[in-house]
Amino acid sequence: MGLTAERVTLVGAELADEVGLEHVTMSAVARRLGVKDASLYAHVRNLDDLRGRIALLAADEKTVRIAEATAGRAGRDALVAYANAWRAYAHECPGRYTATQTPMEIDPELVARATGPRRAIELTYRMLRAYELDEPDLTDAVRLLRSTLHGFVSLEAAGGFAHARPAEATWARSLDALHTLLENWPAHPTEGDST
Amino acid sequence: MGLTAERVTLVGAELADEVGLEHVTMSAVARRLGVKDASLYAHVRNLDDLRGRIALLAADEKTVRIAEATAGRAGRDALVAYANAWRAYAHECPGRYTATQTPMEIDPELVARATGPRRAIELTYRMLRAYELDEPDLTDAVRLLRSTLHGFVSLEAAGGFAHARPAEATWARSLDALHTLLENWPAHPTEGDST
DNA sequence: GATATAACCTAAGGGCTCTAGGAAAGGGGT
DNA sequence: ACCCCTTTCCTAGAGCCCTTAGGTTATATC
Repeated sequence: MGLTAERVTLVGAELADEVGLEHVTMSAVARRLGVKDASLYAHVRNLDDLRGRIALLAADEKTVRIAEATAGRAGRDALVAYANAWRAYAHECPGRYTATQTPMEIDPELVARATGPRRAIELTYRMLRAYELDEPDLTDAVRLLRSTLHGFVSLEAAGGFAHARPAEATWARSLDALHTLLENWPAHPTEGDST
Repeated sequence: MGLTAERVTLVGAELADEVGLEHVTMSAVARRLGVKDASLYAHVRNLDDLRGRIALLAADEKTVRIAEATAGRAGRDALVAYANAWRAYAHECPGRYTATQTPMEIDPELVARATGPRRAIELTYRMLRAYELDEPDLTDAVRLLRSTLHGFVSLEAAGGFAHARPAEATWARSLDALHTLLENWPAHPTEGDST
């Protein structure tokens, strides 16, 4: 009793973490809510809409986690806290996390109301301020950081790392590497062709 | 006429590039082959099996591309060629690429016959040999490299980079950064807590 | 020529998405 | 007290997809 878009989204998110985002289905969500499939369409436009809402919810949650983790920290400390919060979220909420990363068109009106993605970007730029990079280096650094973190957890989730060496160890080394890289950011792009 | 598992897989791969891996469906593949859905089951166990075969095909193709691109190169040249071949494959064959990255259980017998994944690893280790890293640093470097490349193209595909600065420029800088990072690989892991 | 095998078919069950239209319950105004 | 309206959920049903079972035809084998 008392369905709302939020409740539907939340159940969808839980389901995504349990069985994978691709198995989040209208029927399954309805089943879990003790309701018929058709009833969901009063609160959510369709399956894609639901997935978009899950993505936005996840983006918000992830941003909050990172914000809490980095609060009051700076420099290397902040970087490590940022990265660990990112990875922890991906581990705890795999379905939600992949939702944030799945390319899809989300209702622009919903996006406008969501604060997560915007805040995430500000947060990242602020966190990197300690490294004193100027544009466009700052943007490049933000992108490289996001690429590395996302790539790592994504490969990890896909089972891309053989068991030989614990992923944990590689993670620590990677953060080290990222930190020293940010501190010694190559001053000028070598004008070599990279095409 | 003359369906084979290979032909089904190939059509599936084409379809994946055109409409996205998640829209590769038995019906769609059958339609494109001018055949009834049920006929495919003589050559492919089921939809998951088909997707697994696409993934293996893609892994092979990507490995070949990278091998060709890096042949006869070393050091920075090899790194740039490797990375560009990786990214080019992801751009040209987005559906196949995401297949390589989708976590799924593939028929072990098929995996055993696929040379792509194995070769890819050898290739990467060989390519990084110029940087003269010892284990376990070498493994960490391989993982970091793969993380960064995959993360970048993945974010790029998901529309994660706003249009402000061309992704191309960030890519070039990132390769620079990766190169200098590999040349000055931090000697010893700082024993800081990263948990 | 008889038989086995491979390649493809029709038929059918069951799950999922989504639309259309209906019943029941609560609130507001008169 | 009554009416109406809105909300919330329902049933019914069309359409697509996955998958199995069992039949048909053509080709290869003996």
